[in-house]
Amino acid sequence: MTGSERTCPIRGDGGRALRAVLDRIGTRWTLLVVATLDRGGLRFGELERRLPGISQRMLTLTLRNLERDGLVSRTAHPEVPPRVVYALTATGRSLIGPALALAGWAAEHAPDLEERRAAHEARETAAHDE
Amino acid sequence: MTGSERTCPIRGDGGRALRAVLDRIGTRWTLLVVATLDRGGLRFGELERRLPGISQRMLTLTLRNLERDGLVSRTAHPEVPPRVVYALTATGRSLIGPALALAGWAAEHAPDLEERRAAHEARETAAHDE
DNA sequence: CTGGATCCGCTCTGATACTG
DNA sequence: CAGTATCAGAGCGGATCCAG
Repeated sequence: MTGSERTCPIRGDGGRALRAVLDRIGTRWTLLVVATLDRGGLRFGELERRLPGISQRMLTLTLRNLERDGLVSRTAHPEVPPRVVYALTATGRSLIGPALALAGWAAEHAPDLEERRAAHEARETAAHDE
Repeated sequence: MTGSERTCPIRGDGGRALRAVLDRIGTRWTLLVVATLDRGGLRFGELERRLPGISQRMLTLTLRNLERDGLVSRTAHPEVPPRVVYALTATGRSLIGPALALAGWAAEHAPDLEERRAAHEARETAAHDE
């Protein structure tokens, strides 16, 4: 739109913008949380149940980071017992597209990667044993 | 292709495939290296010069991982001094598409994220000072 | 020129226990 | 129910020196 799109978005600014994003979505749970919230807002406990293996600590930290970056909104209802609902913001939803592209690639090539990696390690082990 | 794409690729298998990929491209230099190799094979020194700030160690490790996963090919010419050329494989090139999608999102929203984060931190600091 | 080896610090992550 | 606090472990990433 600005007419200056000829630089690669990946290397554009030396990768700083991309780095900033990867530092967030690169963490173990971020994308899973975002994907889980895709269908609508959820409570803390709901999220915890839908993310097998996550600890309260990591769920809290992940949500805090997402909230800080404006990808997730937090709504606390002043009741007892407390009820807090997390939901994606417009920005948060906009991340799902690119994330899906990456996830698609992952689903398609993950078996390949593991295969190659296994083969590679086997080769190295053999070379070592010999 | 297979007709069984109704599960979300992100949460599909609990995120294992996606995790496997993020564990690789989530590292600081992987995507930068891939992007730098996009226009053709390069020598080790070339890559080092085109990736300001990377250390020899991390360049070596990154290339080794990419090679192990079959995303990058390594061609050593038995000369003196040594000459080693790294290039993207077909699989490696196929990663550029999704990566570009993510980078595009990053370029578009990174300023937003930093802004929000700054605002958030300012708010917290103020609350602390008071 | 291309890398291997080592030391070191930082952050991510998880388990556990405690609070409003 | 929804977090916070603390402790400990593991891995990434960087700087530096050395070798083929």
